[in-house]
Amino acid sequence: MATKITGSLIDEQPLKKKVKLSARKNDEEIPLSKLKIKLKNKEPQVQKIKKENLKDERPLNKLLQHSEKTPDGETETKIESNENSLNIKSEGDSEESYKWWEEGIQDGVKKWDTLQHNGVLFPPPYEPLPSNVKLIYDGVPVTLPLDAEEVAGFFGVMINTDHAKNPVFQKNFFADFQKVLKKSGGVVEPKDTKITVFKKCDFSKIFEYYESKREERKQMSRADKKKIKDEKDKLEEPYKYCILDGRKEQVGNFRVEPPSLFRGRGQHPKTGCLKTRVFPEDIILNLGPGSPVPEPPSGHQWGEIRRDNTVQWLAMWKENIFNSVKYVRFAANSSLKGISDYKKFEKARELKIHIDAIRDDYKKKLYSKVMFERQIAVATYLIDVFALRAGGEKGDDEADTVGCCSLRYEHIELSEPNNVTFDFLGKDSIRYYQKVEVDKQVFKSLKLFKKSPKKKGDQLFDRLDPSILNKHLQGYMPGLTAKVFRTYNASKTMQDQIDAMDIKAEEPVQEKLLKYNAANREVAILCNHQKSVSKNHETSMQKANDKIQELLWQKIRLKKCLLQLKPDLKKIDKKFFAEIDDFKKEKELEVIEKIYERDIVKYKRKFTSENEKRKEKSEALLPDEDLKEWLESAEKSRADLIKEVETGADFSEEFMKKSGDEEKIRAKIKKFEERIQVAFIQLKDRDDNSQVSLGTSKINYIDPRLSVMFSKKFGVPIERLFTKTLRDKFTWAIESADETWRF
DNA sequence: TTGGTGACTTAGAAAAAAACGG
DNA sequence: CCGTTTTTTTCTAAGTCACCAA
Repeated sequence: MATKITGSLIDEQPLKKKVKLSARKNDEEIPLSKLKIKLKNKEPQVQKIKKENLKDERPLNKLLQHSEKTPDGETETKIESNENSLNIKSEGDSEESYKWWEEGIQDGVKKWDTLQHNGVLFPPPYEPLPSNVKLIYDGVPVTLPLDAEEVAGFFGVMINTDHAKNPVFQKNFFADFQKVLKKSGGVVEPKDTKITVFKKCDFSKIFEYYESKREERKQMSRADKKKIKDEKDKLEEPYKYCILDGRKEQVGNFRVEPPSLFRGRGQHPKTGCLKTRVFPEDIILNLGPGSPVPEPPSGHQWGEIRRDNTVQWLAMWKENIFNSVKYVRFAANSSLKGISDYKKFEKARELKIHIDAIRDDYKKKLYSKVMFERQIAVATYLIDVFALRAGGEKGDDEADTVGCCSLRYEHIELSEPNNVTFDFLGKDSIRYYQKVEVDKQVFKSLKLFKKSPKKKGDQLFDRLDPSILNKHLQGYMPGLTAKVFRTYNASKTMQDQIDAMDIKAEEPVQEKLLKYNAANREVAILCNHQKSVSKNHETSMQKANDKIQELLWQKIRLKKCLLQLKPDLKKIDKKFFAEIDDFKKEKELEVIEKIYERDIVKYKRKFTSENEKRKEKSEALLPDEDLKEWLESAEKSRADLIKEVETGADFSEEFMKKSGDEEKIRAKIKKFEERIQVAFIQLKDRDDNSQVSLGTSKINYIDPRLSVMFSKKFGVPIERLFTKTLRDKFTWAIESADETWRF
């Protein structure tokens, strides 16, 4: 039996040759990749590094030199194969048979054999302000020690932002600024100045300086910009890649975070605190066994060299504000990330098998007399139905946000018979505000959880926390946690949406795409993924709407034109011409005004920009008469149009000639109709999307194989669904799913 | 049983790049 | 071609969850 395969058998058979796409039915044999995981679980926590696993010890740059640019610009690495290496593809290894994403990675066990990289890229050192740019304190320009000046600069550069207007931000910044100032010896000049009152600080000179620098950069020529970009790329090059188990893989955030003022989300108690500069001494590098240690920046030492192959980070340091760990990790397109991603979605698919039983069970337990059980049941219900997060406990030094387990009395409002209004701040202080109907028994239970003596500020689920809840969920299915429900329900929603789609092959891709986005949007709404509306959303909507009105008007005009040509048509096809009367005179005039306004702006802009160009080349400027002439022509066409409207359809001979015969006009009308239709749908799509962020669910929740399936089923190029980065991240999905794939 | 911490995924804002339109 | 708008990528904050020690 397949289940009796022993460890030694697995060792004899290279993993890559054997794996099959795992089928999910009970009667199927367990794929080797799964067995491998079981085996790994029994292995010691940190594997002893076998001598033969010690790989190429040449410095990384030597190894990377083997990289060559192929004609299409893609980088390909040629690294000599090593017999002991499990992961290098060897000759004759057919593409299909090696599905690396099915390999097992587990916490606490070996994740790789060898790893080489060049360490991390540090941000450039602080560039002092010119001597004439100073913080002004109490009306007096002060010279600060460089360390303090840098911090003042962090604030100065952002005084026009909302952050800088936030009193908490100001307070935290100022406290840290004072600390740095004190530590670095106080104000240099005038010597005994004490900076004690935030309000007396005037950062405007610093702000202006950085603003001018920014402007300078913007004004740079194309070539200069490119030069700077190239230099930056060259600097980054060595850090972009690492070699993992003999393969060249991309590193994600190889750049150490530069010092800055912490920008917490929402009402964060620590916002504005100084995030201090990270030095090589703060950094722990993680390398493969025997891999050479990258050279630290001159005059410095690495904090520690670790060789831990049970984790997937390349470097880490502790950040000063919360003393939490920051990692340098692999990029999203790396194999390890791909494997985890694949496993995440497979775990969510596994839930499919159990979901009915789980729902039956929690519905039953909604009636439990035991408070603990009742709370578990209700929490599971909320997580399942409304896709709430687990909701761990948070500290006083964090923003007050909640998830399911940490919901408090004030976060839900109940109204008979079974309506619940959720109103709370979730992750990233994004508001979750929903009026919903819930199961009757859930409603009763929630009422019970809010019953006296509970009051504002008290926990709704006083017997729960995420670890208790998750422990309970494991009982349903191994590896089941609260977050699996979010993945499951998101992907399930997408699958259902795709199933319900009515898409015809001949439909334009654009429209298919809109339907995909609509489905995507359903998921995003379920997960409450939001974005702040862009500040010019309103105007851009207005603009798009004006555009549609204009198109509509042009269509009407053509219809009138048609009537002028053949007045008899009106009687024959009343319906076709009915909308002429619907489009009222005032509306026409409005459109004409809009066109006129637009023209005016256009001409004025053209005039000034043309003159600026001429000024630069010291040529003669355009005379004001030119502008006047242009404006007059705009005026004239407006007057003509108004006359046209006032007198009823009475088009000039010229216009009639341009319009052509009946057939031609009808064709034009049809074109306009199409354009109006498309513009209208796109407007609506954009408006619907204005507060909803589709990206997060696409990247993290919707099984990418669903998108691949959609792409193949409806003939929409995958490029239209996934950006380049996303295609790289989801190669595993693109290579494994076809048009029949189901979540 | 709690509390801390380490390692990982998920998140929206902001910056950068690409596409658009006149 | 150039300024503007839209899309994509980068950045790093903010979650989840497992594990460990007391």
